[in-house]
Amino acid sequence: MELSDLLVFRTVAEQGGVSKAAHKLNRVPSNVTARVQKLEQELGTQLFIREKNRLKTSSAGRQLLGYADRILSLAEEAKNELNASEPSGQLKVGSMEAAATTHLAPLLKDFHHSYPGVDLTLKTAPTGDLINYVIQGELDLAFVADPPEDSRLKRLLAFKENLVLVSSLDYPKISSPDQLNAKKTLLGFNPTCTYRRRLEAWIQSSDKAFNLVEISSYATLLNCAAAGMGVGLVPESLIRLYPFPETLKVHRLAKQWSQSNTFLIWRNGFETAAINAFTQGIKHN
Amino acid sequence: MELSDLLVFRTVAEQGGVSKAAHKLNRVPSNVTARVQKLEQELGTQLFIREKNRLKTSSAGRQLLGYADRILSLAEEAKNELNASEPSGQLKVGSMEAAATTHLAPLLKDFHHSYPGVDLTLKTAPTGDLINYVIQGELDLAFVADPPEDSRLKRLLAFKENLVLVSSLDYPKISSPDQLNAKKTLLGFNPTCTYRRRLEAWIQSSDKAFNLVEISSYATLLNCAAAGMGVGLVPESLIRLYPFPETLKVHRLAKQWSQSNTFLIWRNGFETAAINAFTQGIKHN
DNA sequence: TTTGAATATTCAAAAATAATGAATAATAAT
DNA sequence: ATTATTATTCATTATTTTTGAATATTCAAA
Repeated sequence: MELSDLLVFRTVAEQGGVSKAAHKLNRVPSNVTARVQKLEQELGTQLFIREKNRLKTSSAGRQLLGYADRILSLAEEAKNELNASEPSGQLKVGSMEAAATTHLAPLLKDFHHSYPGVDLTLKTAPTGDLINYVIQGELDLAFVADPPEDSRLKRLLAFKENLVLVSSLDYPKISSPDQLNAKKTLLGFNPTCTYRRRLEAWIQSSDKAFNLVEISSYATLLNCAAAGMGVGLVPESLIRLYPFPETLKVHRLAKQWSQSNTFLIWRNGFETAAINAFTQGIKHN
Repeated sequence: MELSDLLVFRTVAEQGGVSKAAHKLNRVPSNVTARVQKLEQELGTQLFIREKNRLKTSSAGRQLLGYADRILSLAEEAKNELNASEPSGQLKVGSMEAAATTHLAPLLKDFHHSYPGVDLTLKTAPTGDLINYVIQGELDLAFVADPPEDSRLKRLLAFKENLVLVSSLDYPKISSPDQLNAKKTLLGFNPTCTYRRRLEAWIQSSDKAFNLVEISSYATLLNCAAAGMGVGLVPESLIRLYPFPETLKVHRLAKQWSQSNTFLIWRNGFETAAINAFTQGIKHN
């Protein structure tokens, strides 16, 4: 089994036929047939179902196809990386909603300016999901809040956040959970959002009963807080970007609850030039 | 760049020399040299630092080494997985609607429990379509009713069904087609559904004229039968799962019409570990 | 210092492998 | 019915890989 065998196999599977594949590869069809047969013999499996003079990739073929894709793209990556260690290709960045709105724009702008050849994409999701995406390789990098240690990941402190409670102006001063009003309504994000969990942990430190209204964007969350619907926990930096900060009352908490670190994480051992360039950019910030 | 090139390269890097690598690979040293040089030329980099007639892997060499490891182990994994005894990868199962609702849930549950590494998918379709899907390799396995013999397929008896006529409670007793009421309305599934064909064959055994209302789900079909819209032919096992069996009148037919066998079919000669595991599971049921 | 073993490399020849093109048979499209 | 397209087989040619002998350098031991 050689890389060229896999390439021929994949082309046949993708193009759906020997002649189309041969044309694409600038080979003669009989050659393609021979390569596929050699592979099938070597692996001891039928990679294609031959019916009515046509080929359809079999179940085993589909299985191999996944590997062929991965192997060939790794080989391609190796070549690129060796020739020029210039960042190139795709770079998939993930971020929590809050970090994306407050800190990301200038970072992404600078990176794009330095490496216009890199195709940047940004996906926002709650911290828990982001960690999984990075581990599974769906994202190259992610900005997440207070991630647990994980040997599969590398990390770099990106920014420190100060979390504060927000409420409507007429809400009494809050410094501990039992100063919440009778309804005890909390405004929170996704269940796997670190800030929401922090908020829940805070209230549970003295009292177990509360209502939580789940809200899907920070803009809405702040609007709801200002309207007196309840109390939310957000990074202070976010409030500075809110169009109507004068409608919000801000309550500070003890360090234990307010301090949060946003880390940049990536998969250990899978660094590409683009990933390295990006992490370097954060480091010198 | 081929897999064998990477293997030679990696062996040299690991063993720390051409002759040791050659010995390990059962090749002659000049061959190893040639392969490494070919790789270096192709990549345009020095993979080794040559000093005092010795080789030391260079920085670029170390970089490639990481890729070589990953690529080669992926290739190894692919080979193992393809003729592995352990089920893995995707398993696409097809089933008639009726069998899916009545019998499939526990089978799929057990299989997933035994082989959580297999990515199971289920597609429901009428028997005729399922057979084509299996032949063309779009499905690995399918549960179909009374399939015709086909040398391209293997089969295993999965379960025996007793087909019964269903009607509303006020319908007269039926034991032959001429006891149907004046409208002679039949309720049937898809045109390629075996049970519907059986129903059509039954009525045509004594009388050719009838109306057929085509219905797209068994739940609806039973509801329509209970509402007096017409007569349907369904597996008895299905009625047991119907929420309102007391609203239905059941009419038994002669064996010739009532007996139906559901087979598990798969493509002959294209068995994978996952397919074998699934068929074994059915056999011991 | 000399000798001998181990090292990597070069080169021409042999062996193995891959690619081609013509022929064939089956199927699909016109 | 005819034409085009498809996958395959097979003999031939082209290319690549492997070999083995020859060479040169280094290291260690005599």
